[in-house]
Amino acid sequence: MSGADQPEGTARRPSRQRSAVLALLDDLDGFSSAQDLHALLRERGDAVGLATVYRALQALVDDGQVDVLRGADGEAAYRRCSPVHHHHLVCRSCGTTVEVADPPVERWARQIAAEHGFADVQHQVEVFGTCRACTTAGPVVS
Amino acid sequence: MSGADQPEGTARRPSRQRSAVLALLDDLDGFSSAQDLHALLRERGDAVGLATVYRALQALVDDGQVDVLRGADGEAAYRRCSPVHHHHLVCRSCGTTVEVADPPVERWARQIAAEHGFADVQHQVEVFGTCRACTTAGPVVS
DNA sequence: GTGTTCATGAGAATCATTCTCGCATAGCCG
DNA sequence: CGGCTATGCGAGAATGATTCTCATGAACAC
Ligand SMILES: [Mn+2]
Ligand SMILES: [Mn+2]
Ligand SMILES: [Zn+2]
Ligand SMILES: [Zn+2]
Repeated sequence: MSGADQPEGTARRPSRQRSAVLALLDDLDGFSSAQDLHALLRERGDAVGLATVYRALQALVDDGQVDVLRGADGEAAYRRCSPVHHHHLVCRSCGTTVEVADPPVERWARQIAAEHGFADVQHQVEVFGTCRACTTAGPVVS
Repeated sequence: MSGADQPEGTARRPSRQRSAVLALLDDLDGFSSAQDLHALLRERGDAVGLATVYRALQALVDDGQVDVLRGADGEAAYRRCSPVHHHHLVCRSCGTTVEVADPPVERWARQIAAEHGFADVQHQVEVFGTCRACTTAGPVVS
């Protein structure tokens, strides 16, 4: 219901590159930009072309194995995530992310849409804050 | 709590350009990109430089008179909106927007954040769907 | 094996947004 | 009313993430 998935009857051909991107995301905790992932892969040794990193990420997002978030600066950030619908609680300071289930919001979104006659509903919910660790460590000096 | 506001003791000098941008947004219904707004102003006769459109929009967002949304393509979309906290119900097909109040989500976000020890919470909620008019008119042919 | 199809990668192209910098203008003071 | 200065403006250049192009290589079907 989100991505364009893969056209019926076609298979996605496996590749070292796509596996490498997914494996890297498995080792990472927070969200990372495509550019960062590309740089990390290069450091790691198994290099992947930048264009391919983008293609792999798009494929993974379409397959629901990775989800994407748009930062305030418009740069896309990717993160490996569980395939069931959920939302994120993100630390504004260190990027730590918690996946949260959301029955109430789910219900609320459906209801508000129905009240206004909207069909085929999707919603996008992200909660930002400062995690306990960062709060303790003290605010960033500017 | 969102924008960087205006540094204490400084005043924002009024200008024809900023007024024009705001006035245009008043006449529009859905969300519009900076580029679109720039083109519309040009057609309208009272032209404004593109860079200035961006500056004006930033200022208006900081002042809370306009809010901004990032589309899936990363392009920022702006819309005049009421100054009280609210969320949007957006038609995926025609762009029509409804502002919705959200006591339940508000509570839910605060609670979920508290449960995980997050402080200084913000949230970002958008609901997308197909409005009644567009559902009736039939889906877009692709 | 052999021909077909899909994936890759280097670099060019796109394109929204931001920056630069010379100029216009508003607000201020005497 | 003239100067003085901080601020806004605009045209074009610069930036930078993402996408496109196209030639090459790997996977698949038979
Ligand atoms: Mn997730
Ligand atoms: Mn609004
Ligand atoms: Zn943190
Ligand atoms: Zn509609």
